Amino acid sequence: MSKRAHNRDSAPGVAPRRSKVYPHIWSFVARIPRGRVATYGQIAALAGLGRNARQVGYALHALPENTPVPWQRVVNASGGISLPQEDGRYDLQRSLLESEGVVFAHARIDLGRFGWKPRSRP
DNA sequence: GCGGTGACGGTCG
DNA sequence: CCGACCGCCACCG
Repeated sequence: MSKRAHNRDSAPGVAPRRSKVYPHIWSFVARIPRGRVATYGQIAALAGLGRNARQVGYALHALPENTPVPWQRVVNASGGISLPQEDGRYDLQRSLLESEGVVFAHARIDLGRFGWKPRSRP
């Protein structure tokens, strides 16, 4: 096989919408376990984007409605949902998280309890 | 090629 | 505690 198919997307079953870095970001979002949440900045750091957490927000906004990517598990550094409440996805995100066992207190999630701690080495 | 924009984050008052 | 501001940088017109 001279040419091995370069894997274009790391995210399974997801077609790229615009950028090629989006699937890369999505692949990290897909690693967040059920019942846990990660912050935009956390995903940005894991994806090698440095502190450009905004790009993570961009990538999630570009997701199609019926995506396998668990976008609901990404919240802001305050443990809150970054979407405006007028956006229907606000309630959707909250409902999805609560159905996973994530508890909201005053519109916020306790990141100490539900925050995802990826591969922290001892 | 340039300028405005944004599902953010950290700092300041 | 909370709102306002600035910094960051890829994407879009």
